[in-house]
Amino acid sequence: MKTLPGFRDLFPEDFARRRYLTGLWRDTARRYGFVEFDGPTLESAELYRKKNSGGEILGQLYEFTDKGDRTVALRPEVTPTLARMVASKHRDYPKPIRWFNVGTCFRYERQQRGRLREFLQFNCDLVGDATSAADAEVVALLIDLLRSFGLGPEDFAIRLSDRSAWHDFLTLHGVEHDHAGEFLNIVDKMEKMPFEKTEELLAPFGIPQATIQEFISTGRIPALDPLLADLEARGLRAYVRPDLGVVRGLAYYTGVVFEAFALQGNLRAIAGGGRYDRLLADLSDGLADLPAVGFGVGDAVLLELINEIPAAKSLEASYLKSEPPLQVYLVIADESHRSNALALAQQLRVTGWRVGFPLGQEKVGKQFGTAETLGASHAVVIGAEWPNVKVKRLSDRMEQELDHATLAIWLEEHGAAVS
RNA sequence: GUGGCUGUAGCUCAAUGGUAGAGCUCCGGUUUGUGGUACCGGCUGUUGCGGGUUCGAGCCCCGUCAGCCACCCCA
Repeated sequence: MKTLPGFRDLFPEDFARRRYLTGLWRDTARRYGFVEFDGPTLESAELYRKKNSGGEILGQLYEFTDKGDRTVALRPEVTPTLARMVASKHRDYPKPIRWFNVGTCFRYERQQRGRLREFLQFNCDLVGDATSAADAEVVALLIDLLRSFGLGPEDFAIRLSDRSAWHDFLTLHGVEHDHAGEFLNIVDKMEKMPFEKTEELLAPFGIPQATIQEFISTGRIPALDPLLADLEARGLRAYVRPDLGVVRGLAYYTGVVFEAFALQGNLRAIAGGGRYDRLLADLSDGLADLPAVGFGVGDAVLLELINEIPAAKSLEASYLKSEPPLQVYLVIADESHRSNALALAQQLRVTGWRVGFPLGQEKVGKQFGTAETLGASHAVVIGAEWPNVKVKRLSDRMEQELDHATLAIWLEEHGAAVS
């Protein structure tokens, strides 16, 4: 039996990496004053079908009928859930609301490197502030997040755009905004599609492709100026690049949209997000009309990226080394002292040390090897010297004999943490 | 959903159509209270699965499933 395609088993070494990821996700979000929330993994499929909430994602929905005849879906993203939760209870929270989530999402699509059917996503959303100051806060958070993994300006960049610029463009050319989504979809794919094909698709809009290309190539997005000034003040300007070509697939974005992408290799977008000022109103039938901006990062792409960037890889490695399975290993040199070893192990464990010892009689040499393998920084030999024991620092083989009763204090002072 | 490439031991990979191998990992040992190196030994396969061609298929053909890559799109 294997896992289903696009799903994965997380062995302890995989889970350690996940802990590293989620730890930094949470730390960064908290530094920006965000608090963690979560919602159901399974939702009514209707949540994703409601006007404006879907886009291309609908075709990737894990959707089925449950035993109560309800049409349900595994969440492909958490933004709709967030929107519903905020809309239903936002009066209980001061604005703006800063919430983040670390949760599993599902999308039924062809598996590929950095793209799975079940993945962990980090989501940050700021609700209740429509200014570019809020946009900047979220973009800055994303930049700091990627930096915390050891990634620098040579490794990634944030492409910034603004859908309002396109809306103005459409107004100028007399196109109704009802068709904006359709139009932006064409723009999104323009650079990859044959010229003639694009012309054909654009025909109903009456806008020549050349006009669009000219608009993009000006590179001017006045709506982004306050955001760029804000990031400049934070010293983060170097990470962002205005680019009208970024449109994003999700239908509910209304203003600024952005995506983080790797500058080397051919990884896809690392993270993506934007402003969705109408989603809450749409999902709550107007009960909560709150502007919002947010982004999502997937674990799969990030893990691949870390593997490719040496600085990021070594940062991860030092974390993993700091989290060994064991800190202290009790070497039972004389079986007649096993009960003393058990008492000592218990005492150390209660005070918080990660302690191991052989479950059966084993040669001393092998026990040291086990201590080594499991990452313990110290071995404690329990045998003929009792009530004294020998503490040995494995890194430099320094050994010291002391009364077992003082061992916990000794470890506290000398630190069993890795060197 | 479309196209291309690949599928052999837990992992990485060998094997002119002729009896399936190596390295690593893992386990045990190198005479019994001190260490990831060294040496010795041991375990594991219906060659992804199902058909077909052939005296004979890991190898050739078809199908299927899975993985990788490129589209599509996205985290």
